Amino acid sequence: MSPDLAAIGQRLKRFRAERGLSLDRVAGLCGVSKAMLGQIERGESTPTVATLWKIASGLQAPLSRFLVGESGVVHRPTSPPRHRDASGMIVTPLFAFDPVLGFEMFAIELPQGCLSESSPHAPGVIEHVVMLEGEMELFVEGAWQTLVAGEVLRFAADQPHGYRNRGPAPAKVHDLIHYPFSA
Amino acid sequence: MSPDLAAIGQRLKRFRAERGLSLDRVAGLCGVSKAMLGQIERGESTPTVATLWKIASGLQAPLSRFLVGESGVVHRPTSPPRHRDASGMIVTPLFAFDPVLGFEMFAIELPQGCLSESSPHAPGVIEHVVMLEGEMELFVEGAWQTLVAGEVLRFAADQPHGYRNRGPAPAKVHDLIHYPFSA
DNA sequence: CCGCAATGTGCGTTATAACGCACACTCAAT
DNA sequence: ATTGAGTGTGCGTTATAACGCACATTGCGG
Repeated sequence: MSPDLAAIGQRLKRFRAERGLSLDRVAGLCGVSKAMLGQIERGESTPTVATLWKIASGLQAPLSRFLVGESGVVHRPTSPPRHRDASGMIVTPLFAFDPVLGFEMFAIELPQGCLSESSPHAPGVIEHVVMLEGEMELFVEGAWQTLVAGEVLRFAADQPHGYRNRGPAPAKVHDLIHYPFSA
Repeated sequence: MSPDLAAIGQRLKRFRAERGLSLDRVAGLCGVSKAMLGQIERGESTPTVATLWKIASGLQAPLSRFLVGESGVVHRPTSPPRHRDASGMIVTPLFAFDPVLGFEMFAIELPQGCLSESSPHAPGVIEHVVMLEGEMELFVEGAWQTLVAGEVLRFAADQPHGYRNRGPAPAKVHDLIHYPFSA
């Protein structure tokens, strides 16, 4: 979950290298001292948003260019915690929450007979469920809906909702939780 | 173009007010002193990316919530829905692109021997691959990486990348494509 | 009216982001 | 060799981000 702040320097360095710019040149373009730019690239300093903004706008690049986390690294979520809650639901994080992207993603397995009630999330939160294996019922907006493998469902999660599996086999789903820009 | 930095504080203040949180409470949630939070809200200080990250992460909110307004969320990058392309890759849309959410999601199946090269997307686009069945190799940042079922990979898609399946069985993956805000 | 707990702000201190400048260190061309 | 322009890094100083604590204010129950 830790944002790997050194990576923003690496991305800046790479960005600069790709278009053959010197630190001096970049300093002139964006109004940040070349010593500072050097320190940022080496991870010896984490910039303020003000200076990062000067850098991004001076280089005419989106901010996300330097902020995005864990690019190009294969992640193996099996070793990190497969968490099991009281209802027996097994939750495995696939992509941890990233403030830049605004969502997180889990793999969820519901054993037979499992029932999991979920209290409302923050306003505007939207869940996306992708059914992978088995069969599941989802309580949303006052009604139970049945999903089978291959089906998907998007729903507002800022209200009471729940999952249950009354089928004969364990159910596997992916759950993507999106946290909104505006409430 | 350059949104005033004072707006960061205003958005934070509004965010906090909307869910009735005190400075003290937020300080406990995200590990930033309440004095600092107060100064940021009043525009007396512009945070470093490290602290802004702590704030956003602690509040389970995307960074863009504090960095940009809700403006400029226009993106229509999807090609017309096709099911099977030249390489034999079978693409099934799961969630269509939504400007509010900023992403779309596909289920992709690669038959044995399938090779699909992808030209760079727009700057800042990020792909998230979740391996479901079989085995796949992904070309990213100049190298091929192997993924097996259960593994995930996040990478910057604004550069050349590609998929291939040299395994004995068809490969199934989910692909989530995230389109960033443009600065 | 009186605690009293909670909230936000002011203040002194520390940590560090950011600057300007000078110091190696390359390569080219003299 | 020897300049010289262009590169990145180290250093001392200044500006300010960030902290911890104490203070003033509000709101509420006794």
